[in-house]
Amino acid sequence: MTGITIGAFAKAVGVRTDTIRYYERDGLLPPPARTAAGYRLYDDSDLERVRFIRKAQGLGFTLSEIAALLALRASDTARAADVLDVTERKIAESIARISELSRISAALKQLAEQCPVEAPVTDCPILAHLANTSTAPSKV
Amino acid sequence: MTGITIGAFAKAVGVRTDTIRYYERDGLLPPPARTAAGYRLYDDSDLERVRFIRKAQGLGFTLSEIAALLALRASDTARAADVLDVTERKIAESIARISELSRISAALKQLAEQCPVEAPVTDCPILAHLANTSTAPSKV
DNA sequence: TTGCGGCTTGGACCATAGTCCAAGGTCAAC
DNA sequence: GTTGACCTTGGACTATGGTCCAAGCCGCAA
Repeated sequence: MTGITIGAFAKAVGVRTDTIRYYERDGLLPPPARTAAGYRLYDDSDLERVRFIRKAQGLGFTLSEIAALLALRASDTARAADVLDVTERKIAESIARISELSRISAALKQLAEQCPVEAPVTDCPILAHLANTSTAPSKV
Repeated sequence: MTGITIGAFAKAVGVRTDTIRYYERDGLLPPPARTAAGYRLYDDSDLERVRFIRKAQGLGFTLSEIAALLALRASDTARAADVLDVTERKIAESIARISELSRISAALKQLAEQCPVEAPVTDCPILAHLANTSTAPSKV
């Protein structure tokens, strides 16, 4: 019976034990081996798997996208193009979000510049802008 | 007893009736007048208020930030600088998020370019990168 | 053998911004 | 006088990624 229990494992990958159990519930980690007493036992492949997950999160993938990537990796019929699809969707998503945020920060900066700091709020161009009937709201 | 009931009101501002009730529960809208039968009645000031909310959402503010903005607007001691503070925090947040997303999309693009489309997944540089022990994960 | 830390489970809870539902009251039209 | 559209309430549910909790084992050391 080799492997380490959940506390040491979680520490090794830098997450909480709850997170490990959560990944298991969520299907991201396979049901681990158990000791006679029922303690979960993790090995190097689990270690690698959690590191994969954290790294993918760092690249903006959601857990369900990561599950898809892990499934592709495990498949013997999948092609690199399948992974590329997932990646390109994420790229497109990031770019769309960047342009949305650029629009927002540009608009806010413009309003912020006009703001007469010492004036009472009634003179605030930011509030005036928000109160203005023009300019469309957006589906956020 | 003037005013319109929730259905017409919601339609006028382009949201669902549930959303209007939700805003009320959340403190964004004041408890409205009621008909004898208990129906909510909305007037022009409510209309303006919901439009303010939707517009602020379009600028990336969360509902609790919007509640703060509305409180500032209603205050007779607040200064324009107070609104500016909220705005500048949002700008900083947007910029931080943009740079995070730029990092992500740049990394993904670089990986995507190296991807040999017809190869089996075992040759996929994207998966190889994620499986690689180097490169730090990030707290997302 | 007692104590302490670590492990087990199921389930509740966090924030965000709603959405949906059931059971029942209201109102205008036909 | 009944149909159908609208309104009321409280509460549950959605997705996301965990976090926390209670009650109860397990294992090792003093």
